[in-house]
Amino acid sequence: MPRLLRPAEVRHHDTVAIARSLLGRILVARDAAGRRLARRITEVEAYNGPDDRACHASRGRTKRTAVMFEPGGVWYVYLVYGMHEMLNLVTGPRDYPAAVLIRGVEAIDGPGRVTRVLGVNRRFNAQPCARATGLWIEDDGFVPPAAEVQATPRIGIDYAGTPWIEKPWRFVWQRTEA
DNA sequence: TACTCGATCGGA
DNA sequence: CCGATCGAGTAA
Repeated sequence: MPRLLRPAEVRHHDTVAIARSLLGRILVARDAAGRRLARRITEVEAYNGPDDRACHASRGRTKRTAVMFEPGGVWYVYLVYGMHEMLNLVTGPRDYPAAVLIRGVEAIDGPGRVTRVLGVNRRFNAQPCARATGLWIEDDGFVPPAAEVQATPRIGIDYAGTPWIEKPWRFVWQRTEA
């Protein structure tokens, strides 16, 4: 029986470590018919606190970023380019604005595709990562081998400037042939 | 109230 | 390479 990801596990300051640890965990949603959609997380990015210029909340607290100041364990879902919903898990203690962007799950690369396939949109924004919400994360004990995990700079954040643009805070898990 | 542009994607 | 598509953020 897999256990749920508990909010307390993502309420410390090390967003980068949390991002890395989400690889291999199972993102679960329910479709319109109530069926379970579950896939392991394969790609994530950390957006780490008020100093990280790639983090939306580094410009301060606004209507959109307010949710990132909440205690970790809630979803941050927003729209980019007028058409793609981005799914993030808020991390850190209250008032430490940080989150992990879920960029890929098994057989689905790209944050916009992840949300489309799983039926995620802004109605999940600020909702807890919990079964009752209809969108949650499970941990069945599986951990990707370190050799299969890569760290790279984050995608699409050229505006952030140095040093943020080069931080290796994107993590990709790719299974190697058995 | 008028801009600008984005944590992207799919099709030329 | 380019267009789609829209709302947050900022300037005014």
